[in-house]
Amino acid sequence: MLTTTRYRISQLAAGTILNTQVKVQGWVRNKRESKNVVFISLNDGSTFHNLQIVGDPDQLGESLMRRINSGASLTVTGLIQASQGKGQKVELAAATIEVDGEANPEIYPLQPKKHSLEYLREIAHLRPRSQTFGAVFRIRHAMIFAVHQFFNNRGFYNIHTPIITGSDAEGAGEMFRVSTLDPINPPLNDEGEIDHSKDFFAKETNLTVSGQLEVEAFAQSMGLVYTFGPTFRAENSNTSRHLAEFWMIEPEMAYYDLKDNMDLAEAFLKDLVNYALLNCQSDLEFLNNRGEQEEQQKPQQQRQELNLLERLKLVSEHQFERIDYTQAFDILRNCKPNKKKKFQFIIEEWGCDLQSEHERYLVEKHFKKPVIIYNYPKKIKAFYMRSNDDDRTVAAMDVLFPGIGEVVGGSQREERLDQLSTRMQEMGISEKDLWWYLDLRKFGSVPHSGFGLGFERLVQFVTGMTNIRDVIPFPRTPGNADF
RNA sequence: UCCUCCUUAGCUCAGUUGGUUAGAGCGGCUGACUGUUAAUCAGUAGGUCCUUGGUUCGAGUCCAAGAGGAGGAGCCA
Repeated sequence: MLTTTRYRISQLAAGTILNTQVKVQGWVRNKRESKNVVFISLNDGSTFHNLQIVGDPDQLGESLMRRINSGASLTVTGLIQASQGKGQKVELAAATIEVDGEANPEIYPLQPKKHSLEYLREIAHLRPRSQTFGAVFRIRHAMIFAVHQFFNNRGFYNIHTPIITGSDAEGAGEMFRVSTLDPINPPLNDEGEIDHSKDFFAKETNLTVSGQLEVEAFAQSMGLVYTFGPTFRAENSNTSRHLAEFWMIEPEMAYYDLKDNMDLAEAFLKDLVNYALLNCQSDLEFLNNRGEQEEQQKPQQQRQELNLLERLKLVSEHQFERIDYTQAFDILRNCKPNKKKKFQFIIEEWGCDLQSEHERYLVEKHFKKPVIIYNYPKKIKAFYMRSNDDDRTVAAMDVLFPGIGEVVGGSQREERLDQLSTRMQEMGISEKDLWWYLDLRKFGSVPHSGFGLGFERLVQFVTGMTNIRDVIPFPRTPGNADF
């Protein structure tokens, strides 16, 4: 039996395949019908572009026509040919149409019109069928692929660090408990506390907040490594850039100092943005136009100076500004908004933490491009960061992007056993629990560095989506774990 | 967790000082139409005004509590 070759719409949209019998399968975006001709916009997710199906209503029959509605799934065969109309290169002259799954137009939640992102969030199982989310998730995939390609090309190994862990990487941050104990009648110890020795792992365990400590063991053996996995934070954060479950990329490099670390972070971010510019053109153009329309709804003051494509090119074509904390502090202390007390937090004393408003000022107003701040005061940073010779700063660095703030946070790690041990005591971190981490400093310790990149924040930047909940398939936030 | 704002038709919203029968656009449905592009034109259906309680002769409108959402802050990635 002769079967027609099945194509994905991405293969046909280019217009190089013509006058060929093809089969396509996908979901109806829209149907436009008149007496003698019907047009169906079909999308199969392979590309932003829809394929225009052209049919003769009489030949297809009234009962079939009734079943073809927005959201229905179709298998269509026919001749692919140059389009008679404008707006698309090719169209498919339908010989046969089969309705695989109907979608009752009276109750199908996605209408052929613009929907708000808030509404689409409520129908997260259907939103990937919309133009915006199709574009976002194709780009998300491209970024995942580009991450692995970048590291593979540079000789890095991908390490899967554990998701269930017994250690708290930074001594801070609320964690999700993992337990199989009876929640109503848990076994108790002599002090009346929950007896975790009876639990599944015979100790208290949580979902990971970072794979860094574990991946350091692999950096100290395989040299160049990275993790790319899910991360969980039980913080009660309700913002457009926090999730309770998100994906993080954490490279860790033996024999890298802080400068090597910054060089890698900058090259990495540029590579990812370039990959998107080269490989996601039609999706980016759509999101760019979408973003510009959104901007026009806003009052002049709140509008962004650059559109999405300009912001991406800004990152890919310009060197990131690099300043140390002390320089950043001086700029901020002497800047107009600080002197006129426009900041909510006035910059006065060296050593204070930089707030969002300060970071935004440096990135968006002062330098107008990505900024890396390094050598932060010791007392505002984590225990594992390497002490500098001045004894008041550590070799930490943050990469700040316009619009989303901190996209990368990293440091050179403290490789000297004595210094690390002292820091842990000062900060009340248990040396007993992290015996193995200290072991890495006892046996063949080497200088090493690494950083963490919040993957969703990167996707936010590349797609221009302003809410992080719109760049992950099914967002988990406080009070929300639907789907 | 804190501050501000919002919740009215399937969706996006309007609704005057508290006053009779709560509106529009889009979407749906019906019909018309010479190839359309979120087609166009005509007609039509569609409401627990977020919930509970209160004030009042009378509440979509005022008050209180709660729920849900958005923006900002903190925590961070």
